[in-house]
Amino acid sequence: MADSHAPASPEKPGAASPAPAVTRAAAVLDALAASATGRLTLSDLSREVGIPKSSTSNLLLALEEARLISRQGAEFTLGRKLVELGAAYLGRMDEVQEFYRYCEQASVLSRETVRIAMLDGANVIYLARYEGHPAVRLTSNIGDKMPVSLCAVGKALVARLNWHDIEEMFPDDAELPVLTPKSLRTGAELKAQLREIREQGFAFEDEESTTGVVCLAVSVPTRGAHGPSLGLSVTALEATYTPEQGAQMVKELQELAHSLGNPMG
Amino acid sequence: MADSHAPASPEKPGAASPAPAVTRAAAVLDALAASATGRLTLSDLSREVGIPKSSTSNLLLALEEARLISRQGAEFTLGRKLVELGAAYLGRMDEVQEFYRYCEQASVLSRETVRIAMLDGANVIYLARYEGHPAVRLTSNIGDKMPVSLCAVGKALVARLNWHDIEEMFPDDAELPVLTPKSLRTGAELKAQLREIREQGFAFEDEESTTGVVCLAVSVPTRGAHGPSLGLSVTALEATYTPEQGAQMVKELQELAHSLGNPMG
DNA sequence: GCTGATCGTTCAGTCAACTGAACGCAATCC
DNA sequence: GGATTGCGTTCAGTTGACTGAACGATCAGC
Repeated sequence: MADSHAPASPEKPGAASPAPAVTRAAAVLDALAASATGRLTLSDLSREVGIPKSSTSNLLLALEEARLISRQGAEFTLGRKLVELGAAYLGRMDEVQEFYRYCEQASVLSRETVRIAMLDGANVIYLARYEGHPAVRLTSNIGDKMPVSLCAVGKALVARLNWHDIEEMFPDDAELPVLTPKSLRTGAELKAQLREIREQGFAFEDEESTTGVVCLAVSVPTRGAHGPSLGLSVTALEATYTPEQGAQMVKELQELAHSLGNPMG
Repeated sequence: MADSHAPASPEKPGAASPAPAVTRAAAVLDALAASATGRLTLSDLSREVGIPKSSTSNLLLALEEARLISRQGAEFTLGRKLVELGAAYLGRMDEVQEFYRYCEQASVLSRETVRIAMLDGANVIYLARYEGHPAVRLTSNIGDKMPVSLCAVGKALVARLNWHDIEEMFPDDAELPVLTPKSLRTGAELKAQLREIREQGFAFEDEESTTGVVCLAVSVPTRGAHGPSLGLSVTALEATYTPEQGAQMVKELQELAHSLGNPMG
């Protein structure tokens, strides 16, 4: 390491990729997605990803031809093709379609803000959102990620994992990300809640990500052997939330979850 | 599908890509997105994209490591990373955020189904959708594509192009895709409408994509020199549509378009 | 207007990725 | 049951992609 300031660990040291150009191209896309403005120059990307400029230039040319990125003057941004591909992914998930259909005709959920999310490591990714409650407008969009410890649906999904994996992901003294005064702070706190969630069959969030907002969530039994873990959540305003309401919402969430887990209903 | 899968010429004959592995990887993603079920085996992909199996195998390994695809047994599907990247693209578009904000507080549009779309060759891609009208549920989702001749927003966007380019894209005898009895059939028909749209400043669709549904649309003046062409549309049921309603909707659409085209309003 | 730095592109040499045939394996057909 | 078809993987040879330094272009500073 002659270079003192290694910007990150962009290269894979041990494992050689079977198609390095593809791995590098993916790193370029990640760098663009992670950057603050979403606009980077060739030199920026070359530095960020840690590959020579000339190689980066070739990658960018190929990515641009594939519409995966777009060049505007000297700056590169993510390309619109990514929207199409992401949409193709979501469109293929029957669960998302079924989710919309169910929410529309449910008695309570049809008037609430409901979301379906997927577990991705220590985060959840929101896949779709049904907005039946005009007063509850979420700041998070489809595709956004959220640490599992900060949302009901994250806790519901993690509670389904093997306890051994949970212990590994969240040691007792693990420091968790904090968004509000009520956010959980340590792995021990989280695991105490996970035990509760396992017993009662649903998860809750009491202003842990946003003050004034509460959530309820359940996990969907995995359809088939493969496939990602899905979860469902309802968001409500703390000011108007009542336990009776909550009980009914959980009931409908569980019904939807069961229907999603056992297709061809 | 604009391109019926031609098994013969999947390769770029004349132009050699500066990073063929990336171009090929993109072709693999396209093939997965275009396939009926979204699930293809290595051999399927090898045949579809027209590259040797061993090479395809390496590509798939790299793509899987990057989470751009996912393997389930012997079948490959698009990966969840694509949802993140697509979301990152949309999240960077200030126009989408502003679109939501405006729709929520508009007097008429807040109770309608509104969409924002972008021109992509001879198609439009839907970027976001605001659902203020419970009775109007669209079958098309975010990221879906639609031929420009079949929707109001497509016609609004094409009407903005140079007439020379329009003539090239749509010769008089060009055959247009047809979805309903009212769909436009020829380039001549389309261009007649485009002239009308240029004069009145907004576009319309009279059951050309879906029977019983009408649309109004305007284009957004391009922000800055670069950047994609954006368009806005409102969808209404033909049965309840009135011209007075339409006039008000067009007014608000144009207001939003103006605001999107001139930021920091 | 000149200097300096930074940016993106070009080019030839070298190394590594791609090819294609052969392999093991599983499911299918007769 | 045996044969056959199709799948995905392996491996060595060869072609083609990647590197890195030098080039011209652009912009900021004095």
